[in-house]
Amino acid sequence: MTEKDKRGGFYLTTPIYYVNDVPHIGHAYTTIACDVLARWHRLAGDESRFLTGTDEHGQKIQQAAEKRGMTPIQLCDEVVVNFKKLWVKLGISNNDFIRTTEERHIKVAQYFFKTLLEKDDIYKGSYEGWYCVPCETYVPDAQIGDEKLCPDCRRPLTRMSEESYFFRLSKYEDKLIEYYEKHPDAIMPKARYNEVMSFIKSGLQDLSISRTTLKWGIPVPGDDKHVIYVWLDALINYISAVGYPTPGEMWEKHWPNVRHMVGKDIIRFHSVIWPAILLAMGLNPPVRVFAHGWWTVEGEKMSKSKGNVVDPFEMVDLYGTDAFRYFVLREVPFGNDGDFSELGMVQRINSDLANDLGNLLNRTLQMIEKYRDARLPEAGSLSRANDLDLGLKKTAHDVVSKMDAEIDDFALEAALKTLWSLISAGNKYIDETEPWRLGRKDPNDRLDVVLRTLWEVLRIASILVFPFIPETARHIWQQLGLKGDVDSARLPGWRWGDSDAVIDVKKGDVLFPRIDIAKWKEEKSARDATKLAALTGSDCSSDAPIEESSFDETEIDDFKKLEIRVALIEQVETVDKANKLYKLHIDIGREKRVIVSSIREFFKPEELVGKKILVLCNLKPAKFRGIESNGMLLAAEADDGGKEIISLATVDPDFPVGSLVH
RNA sequence: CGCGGGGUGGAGCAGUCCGGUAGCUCGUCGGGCUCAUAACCCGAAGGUCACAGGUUCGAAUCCUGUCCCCGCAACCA
Repeated sequence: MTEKDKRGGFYLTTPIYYVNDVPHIGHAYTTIACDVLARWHRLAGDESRFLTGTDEHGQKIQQAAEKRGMTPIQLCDEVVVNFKKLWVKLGISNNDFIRTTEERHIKVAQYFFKTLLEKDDIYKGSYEGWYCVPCETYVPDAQIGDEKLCPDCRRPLTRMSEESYFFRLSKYEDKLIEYYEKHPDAIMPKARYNEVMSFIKSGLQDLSISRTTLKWGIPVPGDDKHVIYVWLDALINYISAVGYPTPGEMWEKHWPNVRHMVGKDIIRFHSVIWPAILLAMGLNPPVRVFAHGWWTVEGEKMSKSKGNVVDPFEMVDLYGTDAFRYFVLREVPFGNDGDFSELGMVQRINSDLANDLGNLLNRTLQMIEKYRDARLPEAGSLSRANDLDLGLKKTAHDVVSKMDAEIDDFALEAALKTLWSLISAGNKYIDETEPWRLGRKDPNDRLDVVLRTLWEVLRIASILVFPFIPETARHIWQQLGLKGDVDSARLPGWRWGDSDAVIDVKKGDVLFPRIDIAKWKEEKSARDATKLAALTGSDCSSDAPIEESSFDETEIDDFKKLEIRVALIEQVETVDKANKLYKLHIDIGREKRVIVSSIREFFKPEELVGKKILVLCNLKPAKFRGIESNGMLLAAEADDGGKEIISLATVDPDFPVGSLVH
C-alpha cells in the first residue's frame, strides 16, 4: 500500500510540558498533531509509540510551591492532572506519560551525566555573568545596558561567578553539520533546517549544564551541590521513557525511529544540544525534529494579559473533541502559523463535517434503509460495477496512498484535503447515479451496485478519518453496521468489497448537526459578556475594568513634590532603532526641553505637534537609546479589548504654557 | 539602512524557486435534484495579482525603487 513495502517503527514525542503552565491551545495543538501521526502509523501497520509528559523541575516550580506553602512535588502532583485531564478530553492515545520527577527518569539523567563526565564530554568549570540577586537569575549579556540594571526589577546586577559543569558542545559542531547534511529531512520545515544549520555553522560554545542556585532538580551524581540544568534534564525524558540504558527490546527498537514534535521556539534545544548529547553518548540523533507554528487568536497574539488565551477545555465542551481536532489540523498547513477564530471553526464544522461528511453518511444510509430495508447489498454486486463505480473505487485507492505519503511528510492538512476529495467524490457520485430514480424502478440490480459502492467509500473513509477524528470514525463504523471496532482496523488488511457478511446498517444520530450562524452569534456574544463580567468582577456598566487599588494613602506634601506643568509640543522626531519612541521638543514656559516618550504606536507626529499636554518636569533625567529625556508626559492608559489605548492629558488650547498643575 | 514573513476577486489562501490562458475553499447569485443536516451536484458573476519603473515577444512570477501590514529583536517615563 505504500512504496516502502517494509514499514518501520515509529516513535514520536511531544515536548514535555512545564507543569506550572495552564494548558492552552498550543499544548493541545502539538499533542493532537502527534496523536494523529501516531494513530496513522498504527493504522498503517507500523510499530507506533507515542510519548508525552511533563517537565517538573526548575526554579519556577520551586517558587510557586513556596508561595503556596507546599513542597515542589506536592505542587507537581496537583497540577500534572490538568494535562492528564486534557489529554483524555482530547482523545489522545499516548502509550506513556513521563514525569521528570519519576525515579525511572532521574536514574537515566544521572546515568547520562556520569557517562559523559567519564568520557570527558562534561567538565567542571566556572560560569561567570551578571546576576540579579533578588530575582535569582543570570541576565544574558544582550539584555544588559550600560547601567547594569536588571531588566525586570531595575535593581543593580552583581558580577557573579559560580562553579558549573559544562558540556563540550563545541566539539560536536562538525559532527552535527555532517549529520544534517546527510539527513536534510531531520529538521522540518525546510526554513527551520536552514536556520539551525546557519546557527551551528556560526560556531557553538560549550554549554553550562548544572546549577548551584536552586535545589529543585536532579542532583549531579557525586556532587550534590549541583543540580542538572533543567533543559538537559527535560530532553533526556525522550529516552528514559523507553527504558534506556537497560538492555532490551524497548529502547533498541524505538530509539532508532525517534521523532520529536516541537514548537518553533524550542527547535534549537532539540536540533543542536540534544543531538550533540546523543552523539556524545554514542546514540543516534533524532530521525526528525519538526517545528510547527503558532496560533494567534482572532488575529491577535495570544497572551494572558489580553485574556484571549483559548481554553481547549472550553472549546471541546462547546463544539466537541472531534470538531476541535479537525479544525486545528485542517485550518493551517502544518508548520505554518495560523489564526484561531471561533467563527472559522463553526464554518468548518458546517461545511466540511456536517455538509460533506455527515451528510454523505446520512443520505447513503437513508437510501439503504428506504430501498433495501437497511440490508446492505452483498459484495458480489460489485462485480457488475461500471466505469463510474470503478472510478470511485480507484479514487479511494489513490486517496489512501496519497494520504500516506502526505502524512509521511507531516502534511496533516494536505492529508485531510485529500481525504475530503474522496468525500466529495462520493457526494458527486450520488448525483450522477441518481439512486432515488433507480429506487423507483423495480426490480433493479443497478441500485445494489451503487449503494454498495457508496457504503465501501464510507467504510474506507471511516478508517482514514479515524486518526484525525476517532470518535466520529467510531460512529460511522457503527452506523455502517460493521462489527468490531474501527480502532483495530488496519490499512494493509483493507480491501474494497471484501466483506461477505450479511450486514444491516444502523442509521443513528446525525454526526455533526449544522450550527445556525445567526443563533451562534447571539450565543457567542452572550458568552463573551458573561466572561467579561466574570473577568472584571462586576457588571459591564463601568468603562474600565475595576482593579484592586495598589496605592497607599498619601500626603498632600508628597504630591507637592511633583512639578507638573502645561507644555507645548513644538516638534516631534522619531528615534533610530526604536519603533516605540518619539523624541519630543517641548516648551514648558521658562525653558525648552527634550523628552522621550513611548507613544509612537499611538500617534502620528502631526497629531502631536501644537498640542498642550501635562508634563512632569522635575523627574530625574534618564537616557533612552542614547537620548536624554528631561521629564515625562502624562497620559491615561487603558485596555480596549486586548488592545492598549492611551489618551494624553491635555488642557484647553489657549491655556498658558508653563502653568503649574496641582 | 537590526532579522524575518506577507500584501492575488467580499473573506481566507495556493501559484512566485524553473516567466507563457490567474486557481482553490468559503461566501454571493442562477440552475439542477429531492436520497439527505435549507444539505448535495452544475454553472455564473466578481481580480489594474500593493504601487512605480525596468528586463523580455510575453511578468503575479525576474531586476530596481516606494508604500503598507504582521511577527521577532530592540525599546517601552
